[in-house]
Amino acid sequence: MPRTAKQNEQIRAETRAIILESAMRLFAQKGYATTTTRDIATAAGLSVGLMYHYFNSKESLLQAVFDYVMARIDEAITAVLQTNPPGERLASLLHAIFDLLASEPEFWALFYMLRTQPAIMAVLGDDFRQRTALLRACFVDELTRAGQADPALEAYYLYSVVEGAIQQYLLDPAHYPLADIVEKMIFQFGGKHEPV
Amino acid sequence: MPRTAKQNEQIRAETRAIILESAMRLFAQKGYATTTTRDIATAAGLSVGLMYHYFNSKESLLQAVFDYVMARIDEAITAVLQTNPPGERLASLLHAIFDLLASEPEFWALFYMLRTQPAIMAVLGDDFRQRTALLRACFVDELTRAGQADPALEAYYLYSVVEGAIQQYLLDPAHYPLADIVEKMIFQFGGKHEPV
Amino acid sequence: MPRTAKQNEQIRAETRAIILESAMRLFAQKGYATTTTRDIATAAGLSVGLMYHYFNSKESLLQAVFDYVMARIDEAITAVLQTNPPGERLASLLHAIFDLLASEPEFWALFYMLRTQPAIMAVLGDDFRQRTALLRACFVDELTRAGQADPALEAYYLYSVVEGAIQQYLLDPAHYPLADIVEKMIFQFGGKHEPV
Amino acid sequence: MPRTAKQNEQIRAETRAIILESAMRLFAQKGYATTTTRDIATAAGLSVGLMYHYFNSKESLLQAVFDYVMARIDEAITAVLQTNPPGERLASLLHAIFDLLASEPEFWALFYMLRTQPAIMAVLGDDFRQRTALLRACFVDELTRAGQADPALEAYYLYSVVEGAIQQYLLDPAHYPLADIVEKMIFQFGGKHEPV
DNA sequence: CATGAATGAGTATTCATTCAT
DNA sequence: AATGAATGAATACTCATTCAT
Repeated sequence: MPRTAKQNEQIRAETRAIILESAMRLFAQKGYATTTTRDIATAAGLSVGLMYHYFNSKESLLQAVFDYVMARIDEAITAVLQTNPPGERLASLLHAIFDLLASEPEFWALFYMLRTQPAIMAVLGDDFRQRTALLRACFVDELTRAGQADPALEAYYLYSVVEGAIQQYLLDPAHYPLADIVEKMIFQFGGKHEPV
Repeated sequence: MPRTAKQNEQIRAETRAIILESAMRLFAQKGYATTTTRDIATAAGLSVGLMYHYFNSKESLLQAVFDYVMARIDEAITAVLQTNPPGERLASLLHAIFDLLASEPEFWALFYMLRTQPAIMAVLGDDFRQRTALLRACFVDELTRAGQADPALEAYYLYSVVEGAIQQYLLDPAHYPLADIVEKMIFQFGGKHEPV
Repeated sequence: MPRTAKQNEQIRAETRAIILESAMRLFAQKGYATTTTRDIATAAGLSVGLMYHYFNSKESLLQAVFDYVMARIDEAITAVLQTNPPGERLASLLHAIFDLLASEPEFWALFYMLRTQPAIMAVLGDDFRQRTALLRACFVDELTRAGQADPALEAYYLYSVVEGAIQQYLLDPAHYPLADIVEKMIFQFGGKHEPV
Repeated sequence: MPRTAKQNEQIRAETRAIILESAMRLFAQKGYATTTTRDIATAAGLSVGLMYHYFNSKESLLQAVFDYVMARIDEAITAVLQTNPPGERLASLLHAIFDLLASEPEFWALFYMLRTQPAIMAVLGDDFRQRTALLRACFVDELTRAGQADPALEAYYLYSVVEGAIQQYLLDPAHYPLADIVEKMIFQFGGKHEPV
């Protein structure tokens, strides 16, 4: 009995997800260059050939992983945007970002790993700049509503703190005082809404 | 008649420097994994064999490049420490860091490229953490003298801003308002001298 | 539809045998160091990559060739032990050894080629000593039953003649009077059973 | 003050000897293929360039080492021939051979190492066969005088025992009963003096 | 005579990708 | 859809040999 179209669809989606997850995990753990396609197939529990049915090159797998990671991050941000009214989103945004960092550091590790690789940035550079601009735009909006004098500059500054904090945390998760830093960030940029 | 020991020394030092410079440039431009040893030799204008006369593996070349980059950064920092008395170093330190960023972005590009590669961090991780700790200790010292309530935390925060700013600048040097950000940093952390 | 496990097994066994045979032939003809992995792949009629699918290094291929050669020799000896009762095996053993020498000199050429290479003996030395001891033990047994006064010493002596004869034959197969030498050996050590 | 021609000659001869000795030692220890020219120069305590003043290729060095080893063996044999009258040389010859084996096993190790290497035999094969023939001729002569029925065959046989004994000894010097084997050889082939 | 810097062809090995089944 | 055998170009590294000094 052949599978129905729907079952096939289901299987495809699941297999695809397994491959992506494995690739993501491995890229984050060992780096893109040092991870072989065979590693990924093995980790995903299927044959090399089959993997190529789903992704027709290592590079397209990288693209997909990138999209996957980005979607995960977007999801966290979008959730905040949908549940908080403009003007009251800053703290939640930051918490969303850093909660994801604490719970799934791979996402951000991968994000920065990709972003600092020239070979990869040649392919994904514009995507990265676009994403960054988007999140910063949210910051600008919030900071404007908060009545900051130069919200564009403040947004750049805030974004820098965020990035720096993420990287510092990834470098040494055991010692970096992440929670305190996040509190300080919120106090500095969204301070008036939640007076201590 | 063979060359004198001094002549040999001279040749060795020069050739070594050329190789190092080429490797650094290429690693920063194309990434470690995508740069071949042949690329480096060609860029340095000499044979593969000779390169191995100076560095006995690609990895040891990486180490040397790392040391080279670090020495360059250290140099900039040490100069500040030597010309400014404790308590008045913060602004100069930050200027030194960001001047180097503006004049020789490769140094920092390489720094972060290496730091986000798991395969590389496996080798250089401890070095990185140590370096970071050192610079942060300078910050702590300055912030203590500036009378900050929680200098350790502030130092972590400042360090994060610095790192974030560097990376943002590298991502999009044309648009990132580096000078303004640095001013803001100095104002925020070295602010006692210029009270609001 | 993928091949069945059995089909794969079949393919693997055949390809493995072809590689082994080619490697053995080439090692015997040109020596281990002077035979390149490419030579072997070419001789076997397949790609370098595939060869590494079967043997993960030149050294492991060497090991396999060694085992292959040894198995061939063991086989000849075991056949004798199984078809002849203790006490009447000496002549047959010697004939088995020297028949193999005459029909497939590569086996013994390889055997001695490996045994005289320090680099190789570092890896296979113990195996060699063990094998030698085993065959000599057979000799001791036979010589004991033949009533020799000092069978251990005689076995050493006999073993030396055997080895020397093999090497002399390999040095100059056209002139070495192999058959006569073997007869003489048998006469000297197993003489009483087959009086001339 | 330039050196005199004689002094130069002296230096040349000494340096040459040092190189040869080092090469011989290394070839015997590590094998020809695995010994680099640099290894030899280093062991001899001089520069690569200088070594090439004395021997213009690795292969010619091999030839020289071969000649050196052979000369050493010849020397031992010639000494016997000169001090013993025909007909009484067998025991002394054998003792000379095996004394050299015990005192300087490298000579024989090298001898057999070279002889079993196809790549090397392609160059030195004829030399080897010639040498062998020469020593065997001595045996034939002695055996003839000793009244052996088939001295040619006996010589082949004896030569085989000798070779086999050398190799067995080299394989496991700690256990091989060399002295007893030699005694047995002499008894078997030089037996006329001690009639059975 | 003496040095060691310099060359570059050659070697083992890896790995993304294809394809017959 | 699924397998893993098969390919071969690419890569790090070695080493005999040359040569300017």
